[in-house]
Amino acid sequence: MVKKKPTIKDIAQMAGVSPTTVSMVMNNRPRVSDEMRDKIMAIAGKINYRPNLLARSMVNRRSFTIGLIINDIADPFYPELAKGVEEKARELGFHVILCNTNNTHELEKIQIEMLRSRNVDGIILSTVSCNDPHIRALKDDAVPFVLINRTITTPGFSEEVDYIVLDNYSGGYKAIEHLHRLGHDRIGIITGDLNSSTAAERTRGAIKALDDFNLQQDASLTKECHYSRSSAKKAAQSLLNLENRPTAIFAQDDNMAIGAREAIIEAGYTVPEDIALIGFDDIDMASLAGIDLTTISQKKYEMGAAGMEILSQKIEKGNSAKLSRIKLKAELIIRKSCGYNLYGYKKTKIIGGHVNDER
Amino acid sequence: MVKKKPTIKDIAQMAGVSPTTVSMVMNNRPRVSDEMRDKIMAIAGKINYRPNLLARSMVNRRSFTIGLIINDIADPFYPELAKGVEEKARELGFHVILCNTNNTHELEKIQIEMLRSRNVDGIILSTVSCNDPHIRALKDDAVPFVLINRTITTPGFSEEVDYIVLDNYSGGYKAIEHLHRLGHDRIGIITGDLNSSTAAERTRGAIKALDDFNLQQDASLTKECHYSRSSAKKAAQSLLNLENRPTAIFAQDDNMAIGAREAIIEAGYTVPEDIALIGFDDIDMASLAGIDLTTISQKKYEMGAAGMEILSQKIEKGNSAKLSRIKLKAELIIRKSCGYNLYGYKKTKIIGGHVNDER
DNA sequence: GTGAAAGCGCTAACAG
DNA sequence: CTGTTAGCGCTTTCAC
Repeated sequence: MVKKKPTIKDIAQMAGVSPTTVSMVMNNRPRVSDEMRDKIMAIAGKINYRPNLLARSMVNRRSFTIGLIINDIADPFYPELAKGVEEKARELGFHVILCNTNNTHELEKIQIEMLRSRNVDGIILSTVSCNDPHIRALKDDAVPFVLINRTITTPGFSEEVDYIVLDNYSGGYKAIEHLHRLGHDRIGIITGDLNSSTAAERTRGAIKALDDFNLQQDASLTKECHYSRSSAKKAAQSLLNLENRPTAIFAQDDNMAIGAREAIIEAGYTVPEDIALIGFDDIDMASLAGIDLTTISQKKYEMGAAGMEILSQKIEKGNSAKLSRIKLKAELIIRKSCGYNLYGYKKTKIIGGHVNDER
Repeated sequence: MVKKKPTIKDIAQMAGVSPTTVSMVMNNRPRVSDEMRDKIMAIAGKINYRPNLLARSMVNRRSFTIGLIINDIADPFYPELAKGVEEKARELGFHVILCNTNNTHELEKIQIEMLRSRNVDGIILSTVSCNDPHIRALKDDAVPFVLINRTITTPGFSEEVDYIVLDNYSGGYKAIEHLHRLGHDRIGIITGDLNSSTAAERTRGAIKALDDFNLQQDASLTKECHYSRSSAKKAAQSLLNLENRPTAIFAQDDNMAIGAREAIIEAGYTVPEDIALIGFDDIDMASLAGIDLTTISQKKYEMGAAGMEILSQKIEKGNSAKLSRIKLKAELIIRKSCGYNLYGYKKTKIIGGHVNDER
């Protein structure tokens, strides 16, 4: 019943030629007569031949598969990035194996090992931490890879790896700058996982801005937290319970900002009247009417697609490919959650919106 | 520089044994002396041996890879489902290749072909349409597969395929029933792609409810649409422009409801005071304060995980696995977008919420 | 307990 | 233009 899949050999036999000839036809090589080519293609079509890519991979040492390793596909930041990777991959003839790490080094290690065992041609990786211990082996063993979204900062090594990330430092700076321009001087900060490069950089940028604008911060205003809605919510709650609570909160990603927003609303405050709120990433949700989250933009799809493009270069050219160290520009997206929705910081009443500019 | 990856042969040589023995050790077969086993494992560890899964797949005819084919990973319905698949797959020892179809049969076909060429052990598929032409070949060729979220309805064939979906019919019914209980008798319906089983069933359920409650509908109230925010927005706009506009709208997924909501707000109306709005799927966004979308729930993660479990059974047992035809229960989630947030339909004022029950 | 040989399906020399 | 041979890395009889 379960008839064996037809192989190149079967076709060869039916066509009265050698497997080699069939192989050449299947790979569109020249040196085959047109009649032969047609005959073989006809047979292949008739018996519904499908080349065995595994076998091909074995001899070619190319699997046309890449691995995409991210924290969590259900985190609203990643789906678009994954889509960018997938679509570009398809365009370039690759398939992508999706791997979650749940933000743990252990799982990341397992995933990398498995992908390598599967002979993927390369790996796109959003690192768990900025001192990720598993990257070095990739480099040493000449496995093509590119870091995406999150990179590493290991001194002496981070300069040698390909990456494409946002300019998180300036993003963090801009977030605080915006709040400062609106007159805030007690700004709560809820950080992402500080061992990730994104949160570390966003925080660094934020602190620089705080310094530049002479906003001395007491430590209680910065809550070390994680990239999750629930933990951000808790952090926001403790910020709200401070004796001298902040008038604005910078949550280091939009998902966390949503969590902070929940805390604010549940505490009976309103955004932005009582508390201004700024996020990061510009995920889909941020732009919904009623959410209107001011944030720092990220081109997630483009990042994914570009990452795949770079990886493809690495795969093709091996070591001779030039290093790609790309920092995408971070842009402030002004909506209503900080009390303004106009560019240029001109004070205006918003019809039907929540605006409070009488500070 | 790029030293070849060590193989079983290398180990054999170093240990002074045959490749067979090494293979047996690697596969935890008995009949090998403990000393030999230890020696081989030690060498493998030292030279950092990693089995070549491609080679293994070739001889075993098992790749421990499955394909997941969905419309679009960036559609907010899918990430959680994908996560369910991925995590269960990992638990069972599989890797998953992620494929988008962008809701086109052409791409779906290409993806299926590629996956089969790659010798995946099975496929989890959210069909493009309920008469999907590419399923039959899978069945005929005994490729293990399970339909997820969307199934097929082809008479005489649909009974023979495994699937796990929501009970969309009763979901559609409940949506209308809810609106009816709240007193609405002019209900706009914005459908998903009607060639998909989900939209077809939701619509069928909705129509049945309309009938049951003697709500005669004129055709202009039903807008045939697509599962996209933008098209739903347009559909909602035309609904709002109707001479006798509906007092409630049933959008067949939450993402579309968000689109409809935009249209409603931009037209200067409010939800639910002017227009009640009900969605479907219970995506993350639906529960945000300020959105508060009443909807029909779907356990997306569980659906993905269960789908993977079923597929694994099919893979293990082949044809002897019993057919799984699972319909998950659809539950109404009452929030504020229809004017109530209390269970039991008791009229109550909601503090701080938008409620209008003086109809 | 261990090894020799064959083969999974395909492609890459090299011949002719 | 086409065929022969060898081999990718692994597992699987079947001997010993």
